[in-house]
Amino acid sequence: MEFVLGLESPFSLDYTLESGQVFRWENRGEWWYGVLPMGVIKVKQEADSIRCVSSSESMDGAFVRSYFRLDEQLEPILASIMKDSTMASAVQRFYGLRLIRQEFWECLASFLLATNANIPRIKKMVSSVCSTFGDPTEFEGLKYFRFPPPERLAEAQVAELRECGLGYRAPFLRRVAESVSSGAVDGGEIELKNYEQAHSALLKVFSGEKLLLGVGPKVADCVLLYSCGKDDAFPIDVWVARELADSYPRLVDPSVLKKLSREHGGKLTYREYADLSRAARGYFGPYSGYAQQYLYMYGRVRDQ
DNA sequence: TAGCAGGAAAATC
DNA sequence: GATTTTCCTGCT
Repeated sequence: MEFVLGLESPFSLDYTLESGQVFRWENRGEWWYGVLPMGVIKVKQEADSIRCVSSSESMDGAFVRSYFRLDEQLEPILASIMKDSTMASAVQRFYGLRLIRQEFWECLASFLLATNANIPRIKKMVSSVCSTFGDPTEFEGLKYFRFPPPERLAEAQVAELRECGLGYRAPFLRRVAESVSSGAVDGGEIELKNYEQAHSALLKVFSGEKLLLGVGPKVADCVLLYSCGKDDAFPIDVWVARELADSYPRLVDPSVLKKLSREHGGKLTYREYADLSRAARGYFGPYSGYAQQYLYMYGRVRDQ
């Protein structure tokens, strides 16, 4: 079905889809093509609206509005995070960038694969898992593969997953698929908790039991922010860590600051990550996740 | 708690 | 063409 959505609040389709939140969108000409759990959709930004063509009736205006969170007013959110000149520049540079509301399982699995990889590589791994295990679907005469359900990957051979180029991530993905498939990990339950509770629930670090192998604090924060509605989550990857060290040194512990300088390129320990995340969340407030997303994009263009 | 391996592709030199 | 980096986590 085809439809047009009017935009009442700032939105940049390009910045949003290029900001590393999602891995199943592809830019072809003036359209963005996305493979989502319900089917395939293409979207194009126009003057004061976005035009959409989707493969199923269930992907309608209400769905797209909810997916891109277009009912929420962006200005007050941005106003709340612009506490200094760095964030003001980042917001100005990527004005209209929004957080997307993703499906829990696909988000968790995708960011599990994201360790030690760059975005093109992550897209390749996800795409390979989909074409190997996902259900085919057709759109405009072309074949696409949906992201496989957790049950499907729970019964996959680790060797088959490895063939998708996942390397050491293969056994992790299978374990996580089992956990989600069995209901041991439930996105809906996590959504009801506050950030702190949700984060530790996802990590299952209590009693030293690691249910979700391959999911550390950073991946957990990505999942909470992108799929569980925790706008105050603040994932810290290498880019955000550098940007914090460069532009927000007072939020960073001196010893960690030294560690993060370009020469050392050190990695954060679990405790250092927790401390830095808490400091950033305290500073930026309830919409820290938006601050993180703008900072990520800003850090990447500044480095080039 | 610090150090290291893990795997492969992209970015950089 | 070789080296470094890449939206990190688990194990020792």
